[in-house]
Amino acid sequence: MLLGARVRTEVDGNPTEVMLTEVEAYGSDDEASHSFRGVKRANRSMFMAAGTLYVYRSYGVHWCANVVTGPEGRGEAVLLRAGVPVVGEAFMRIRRGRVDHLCDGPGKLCQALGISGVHDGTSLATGPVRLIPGQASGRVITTPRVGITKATDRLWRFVLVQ
DNA sequence: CCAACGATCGACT
DNA sequence: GTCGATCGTTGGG
Repeated sequence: MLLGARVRTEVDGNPTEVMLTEVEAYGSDDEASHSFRGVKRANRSMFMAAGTLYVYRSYGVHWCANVVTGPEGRGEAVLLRAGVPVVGEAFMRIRRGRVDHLCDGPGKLCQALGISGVHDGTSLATGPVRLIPGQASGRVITTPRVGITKATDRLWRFVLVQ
């Protein structure tokens, strides 16, 4: 379970860390998934082994980060949609250029943590972006995924409340 | 080569 | 709450 886990980065020597509060799953036989039409240049790391970081550019401008969850060649990942600051909130404010709404969206979360395309394909266990297991306190609710037009019937968005 | 499409964000009413 | 900007990636000709 990724909800309640933490993502820690140290970009430009600045440690920042968030606790995950919102994620979305994307499967291999899933029309809404980037992996649905096979391996492309931009999505190749989504087909790597579980524990790999998959970073893609969204709407030409934002970065979004996923945790690869499937075995090599499968193309399954979980999109990190939102979190709350745990470490380095001051760095997040500088990177975001504002004091609020630091990581309450997939693009914002990447900007706050300093995650970009250079981190695509790196290991979440040994790379510059680390995933630290943690416990979720509170309840988890399940909803349709956001911002997609296909396979909207799949309740693969998970949100931590309270 | 060219056109269309987003797993979004921020400004605005 | 609504709406437009924005540009890399993809797929077709």
